[in-house]
Amino acid sequence: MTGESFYQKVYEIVSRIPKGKVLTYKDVAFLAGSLGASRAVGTAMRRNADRAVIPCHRVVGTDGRMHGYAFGGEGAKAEMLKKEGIQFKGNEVDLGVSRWTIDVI
DNA sequence: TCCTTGACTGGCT
DNA sequence: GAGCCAGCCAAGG
Repeated sequence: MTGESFYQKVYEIVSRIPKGKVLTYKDVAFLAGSLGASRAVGTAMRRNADRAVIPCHRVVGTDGRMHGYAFGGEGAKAEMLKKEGIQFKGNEVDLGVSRWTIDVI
């Protein structure tokens, strides 16, 4: 796509995350072309108007924490991840098992 | 055009 | 080991 914004790149990347896998805000920022823009990724997720297409709940912090979720809170986010088969370590996502390894982006 | 906001991260105490 | 502070990036008003 030409002239796509940072947000558009973020949405495209997040929409490719397979069920049962997660990415970190840092990873998404890097893949979107701006390592360090993790906060901007969070902003993009919060402003995401179509969570049916953009699985924003599959994006977590580097330590596996939720940090937030605009559609029901962190608890709802965790529940959705658990239903998808994401492995948890206490209240945090076990990135060692459920972190998505990008093959083709 | 500038300032503020935000679902972050890394380092320090 | 946990909590606090400062820095970085992009978008909106």
